[in-house]
Amino acid sequence: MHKKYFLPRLYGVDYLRTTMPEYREITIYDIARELAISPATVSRALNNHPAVKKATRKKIQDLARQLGYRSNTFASNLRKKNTHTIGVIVPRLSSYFMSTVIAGMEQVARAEGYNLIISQSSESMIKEADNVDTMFNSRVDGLLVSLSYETDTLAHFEPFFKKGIPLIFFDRIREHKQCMGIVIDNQKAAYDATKHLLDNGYRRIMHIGGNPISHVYAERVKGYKKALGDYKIPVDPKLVLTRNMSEQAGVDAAEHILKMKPRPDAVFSANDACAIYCMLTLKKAGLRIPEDIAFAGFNNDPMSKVVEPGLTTIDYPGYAMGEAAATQLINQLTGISVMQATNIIILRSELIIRGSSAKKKRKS
Amino acid sequence: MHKKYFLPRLYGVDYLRTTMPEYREITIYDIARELAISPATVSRALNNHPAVKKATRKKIQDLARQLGYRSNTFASNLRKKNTHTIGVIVPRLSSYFMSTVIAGMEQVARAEGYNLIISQSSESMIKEADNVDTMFNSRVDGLLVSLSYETDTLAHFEPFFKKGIPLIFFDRIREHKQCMGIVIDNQKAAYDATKHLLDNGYRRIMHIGGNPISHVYAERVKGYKKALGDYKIPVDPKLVLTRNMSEQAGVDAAEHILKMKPRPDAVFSANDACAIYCMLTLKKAGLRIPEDIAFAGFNNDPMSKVVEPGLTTIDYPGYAMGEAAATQLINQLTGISVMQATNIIILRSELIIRGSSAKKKRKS
DNA sequence: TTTGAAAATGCAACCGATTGCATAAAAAAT
DNA sequence: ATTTTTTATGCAATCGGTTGCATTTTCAAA
Repeated sequence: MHKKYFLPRLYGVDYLRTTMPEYREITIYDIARELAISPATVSRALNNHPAVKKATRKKIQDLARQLGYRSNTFASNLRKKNTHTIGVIVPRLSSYFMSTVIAGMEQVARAEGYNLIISQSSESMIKEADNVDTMFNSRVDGLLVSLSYETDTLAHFEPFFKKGIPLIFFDRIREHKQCMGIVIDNQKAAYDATKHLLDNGYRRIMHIGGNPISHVYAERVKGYKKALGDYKIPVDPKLVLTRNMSEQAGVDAAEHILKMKPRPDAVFSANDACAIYCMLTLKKAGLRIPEDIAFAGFNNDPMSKVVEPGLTTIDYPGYAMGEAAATQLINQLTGISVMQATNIIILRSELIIRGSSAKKKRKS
Repeated sequence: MHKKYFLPRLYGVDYLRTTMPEYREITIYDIARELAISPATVSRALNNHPAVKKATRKKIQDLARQLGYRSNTFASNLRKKNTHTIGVIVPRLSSYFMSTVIAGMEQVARAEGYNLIISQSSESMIKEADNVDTMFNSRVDGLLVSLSYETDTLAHFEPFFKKGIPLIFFDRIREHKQCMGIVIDNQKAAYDATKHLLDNGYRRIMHIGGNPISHVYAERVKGYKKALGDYKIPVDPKLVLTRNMSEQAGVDAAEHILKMKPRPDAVFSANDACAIYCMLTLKKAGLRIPEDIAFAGFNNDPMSKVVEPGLTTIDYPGYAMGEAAATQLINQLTGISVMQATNIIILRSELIIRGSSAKKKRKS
């Protein structure tokens, strides 16, 4: 649509392409000619079709190997109408968690002969919709999506639903009858983290969470509240902050905490970055961790292991999530598994206890 | 090559594909029929070919839009023999730096209408070769590569060189007459970091570096040595460690340091992870940073900002590197820039000074 | 040896866009 | 009004596999 033409007089001349010393690709026709058989048989042999005699098949495959034959994906896709390509849309590529997820997907996809096309929404719904569009146009066989922060509708995925192209959400999911979701049990994880703080003697626990239109954050608040409930502690709205979970948000939260009259004695943050920056800011202000205020985060980011004290957090199985998502999608594509009615896969997460939440000393 | 067949009696039945409520794609033929013109003209109009009358073109494009026409990439690629796809091979996706690089590439590629296919070599040359192969078979238009730790030959890239498919190395590069490399000036950056330590009064500076068959690490040692040279300090081989730069390597290095009789008074590590784990281990052993031993790292990993004290390091422009690599490649593909003889692009990096290298107090 | 079913192979029509060349239409020159 | 040039369009071949159906080959049963 937006090609440039600066052709002087002749049309068809391909000025833009560097001409190379003609390097003809081997096609099935070459093999067919060589063996004096039909291209159809060659095609079938190369695809291990059972209707080809073993001997013929071997002869063909051997020659193919010898000649360095490479199947032309385009011809094949054109005819078969599938691409062996999986689209991945994530809010942001440059995070430890996300890159781990993608590493897992890549692993599985490659092993199964699929390619990954990756794009990022930069947490913008507009961009997300744009990416979805591109993926649709690229005719991906399936889509793996972690929703942007802003996304509050799935309308832009309609083309996929309509066409029945498999779509799987992971991590930042939204429920939809036509697609599977892969998550950890955020509620339980948050519950565990909160309960751990409670068990260790903390009572005024603040929660810093993200926008609850996101499933992930909504569940985490729930878990937090549930744990408090189990301890018969009423939820104090002043102790529940909703922020964008950035580093800056952590700093801001710290400043907010410093101004509170009865300060919380612990903070459970819905991610590590926010927890860490909050913690460090408070530390700088003279508070001791965990004596004055304990901390728990979420994600097990590499950072959480190197701050002092180490941050208690939830280990979030990124690699496994990527593997699971890709595996499920490929199973759907190959018909091994068909979509069930409600289909959410929950991965095991784990509470990692570090110094930031050590048992509270007496008092309280 | 490895498809499964469990067909009972009939061959051609497509058991594997979920049948959907027939959703015919619009093709140029549909448009042509509708407007009673030839498909050739439609094709040209959609590509903004100048030989189509403005009015006709508009009519065609409008109808295309209205019908929701989507160009079939496979047909197009099959005919045109190019894919608008860029292959990316990296040692490891799950690092902050690498994901940042890829974010940069993705940005540029998408804007220019290219797709990215990404794969990881897991630092293994075998896997790298395997990935190169897959990329070749996928007929990527070009390749962006950061070499694995093990890679000591470029033989597996031969098919690309032979066929004249543009190949650009970034970060972990090796020189080759046929391809461009994009790096930071590792030597200068290392020089700057070392000089900074020297300027601040440190004299027995240890260097922890990676395998010097890698350009990156070789340059960093050079910079380190050069800075010492400028200060007329002889290089003490006992102070130059070669490790695999993992977290564990940092811990090991720390244990090594603790056993040394005249201990170094500063460490310049070729990456942050190693520096940080070394630093923390020493800290645990009772050494004070930077009073007893100062530190400088390399990469400006998010971790370096949250350890205490903050780690002095080199800011490594991942995003910019990704953008640059993708831009260069696309320019080569579109013929805007042709490969020069020797072509290395050097990106600006920056020394970030934090607490781990504060000026040495008197003495020495 | 004949016959019939099963197993292999071939034929030819796709898939949808691109493009060299020929031709038709429009504009300019004579 | 006629010829020449320029500009638009169409024709038809091509890209390389895939696959329904027809045809041939093989091989065991009669």
